[in-house]
Amino acid sequence: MEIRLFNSWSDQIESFTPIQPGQVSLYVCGPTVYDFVHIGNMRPVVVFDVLRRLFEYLGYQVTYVSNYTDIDDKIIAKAMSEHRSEREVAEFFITAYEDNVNRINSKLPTATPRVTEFVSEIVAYIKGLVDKGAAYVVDGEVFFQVSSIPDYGHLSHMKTDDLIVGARVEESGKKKSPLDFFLWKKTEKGLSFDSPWGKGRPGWHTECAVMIDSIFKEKIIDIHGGGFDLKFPHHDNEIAQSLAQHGTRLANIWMHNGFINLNDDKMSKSTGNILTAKDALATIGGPALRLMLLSTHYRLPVNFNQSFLETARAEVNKMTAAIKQLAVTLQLAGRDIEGRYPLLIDDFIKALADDLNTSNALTSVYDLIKLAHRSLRENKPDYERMGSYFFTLKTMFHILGLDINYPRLTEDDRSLFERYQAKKAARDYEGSDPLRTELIRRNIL
RNA sequence: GGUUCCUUAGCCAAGUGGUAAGGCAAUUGACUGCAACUCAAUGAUCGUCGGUUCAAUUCCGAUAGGAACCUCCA
Repeated sequence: MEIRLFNSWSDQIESFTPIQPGQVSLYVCGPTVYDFVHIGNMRPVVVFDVLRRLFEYLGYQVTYVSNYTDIDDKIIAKAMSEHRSEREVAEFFITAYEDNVNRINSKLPTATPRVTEFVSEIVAYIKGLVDKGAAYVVDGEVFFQVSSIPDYGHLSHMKTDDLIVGARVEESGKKKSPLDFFLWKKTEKGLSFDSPWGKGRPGWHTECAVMIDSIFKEKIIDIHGGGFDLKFPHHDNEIAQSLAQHGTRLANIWMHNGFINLNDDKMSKSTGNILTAKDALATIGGPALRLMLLSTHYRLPVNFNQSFLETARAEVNKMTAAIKQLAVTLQLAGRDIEGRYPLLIDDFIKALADDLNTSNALTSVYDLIKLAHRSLRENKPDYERMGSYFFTLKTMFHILGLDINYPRLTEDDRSLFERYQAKKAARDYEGSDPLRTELIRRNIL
């Protein structure tokens, strides 16, 4: 199966070829853990999880790394204002974040390294950049010299001359150029680490480059992902460091997810137009929230509003009802629902393999649900076919990460259902209605 | 100023150089003891104006409106 992915590096859809056959190395920039994340942070969590599940379904072994930035100015500020250690602050918000990841039914990455665990590797990496003449030390701080990279800004189509003209950054007197960025920052308060340049902490742009360098064997990985906003400067800066260090662009494929807007506006803390992931999960629920994120192509912005939310809920109900009815019908007919049946999943996989076209993949889901309902209404049901619909649907939900369950009937459930049907057939509605209520309570009907 | 992106029925949304998938909502019908679920049917000259073409929603140009990045914001 050919997998095609849009590569921000080339601005084209490319056929994916792994560096190591049968394996995929994937890195996605993770959160800075100084506060509760908002729903926007859930988009990469869902998008790259689906990508990983697709690869795994197709038999690839996926190494998926996503970092936690557990030391930076905001964390230090938070720690000081709350009289806690930076470590406690980070720990608290990592736990909260992973709870969100679980509730939206994404798998945790195969590794979630923290910056504070990689300080010695970061120091060694920075030393290497200084030795190679790509970085310079000024007064206990180390800066990356952007001008040492001829093609700097390739990913974001930024030209250094334009950047300098439009730079809104106030020039730091220490930097040779306003575009140069911190690799090592001197800190006077809060948690700091020893280095050859004095006490300080790593710069944000350098941590991702170092983790990829340390964790993966190759000097270039298959896929690097993150939000659109990270393209510049963050990803271009990662690339610049890797070019200086190893002469590689860090990742073959660069993927960027679009943003989530709220009621047609960008989410922003200052205007209060914000929805935290934990609140969204509590009120909307994991499956509906995940479905909202999957109903639009990952590169386009998605706008959250009330009617969209209600649509997602209705669709989740529809999916739930379909798989439940299939499961119950099959079990009452004595079929094994945990077994394997033929899959009718080609169109679905093809859609996902086409740059993760989840909209079209969902269309395959709806098509199958329609077929399933038709088969449920037949007078002489073909249970083999029904089992195939069930198994396919279950597999699709698994790949999309939609946590939609179906009942496993106990003997008691079965007998209850049979009594209900018997009374109903005998038109004893007074007798059957309480049984129906109980079946509904048990989530069987 | 520089760089990207978006505009398809009330809402969400796919797609292609040859006259527009799917879902939600709505209306009608079917099924039904009632309800839920379900099934069937019904809706769009694809922002506007030009150009290329036998043919454009799809390519090119312009224009209107909207958005993002250039600020350690996914």
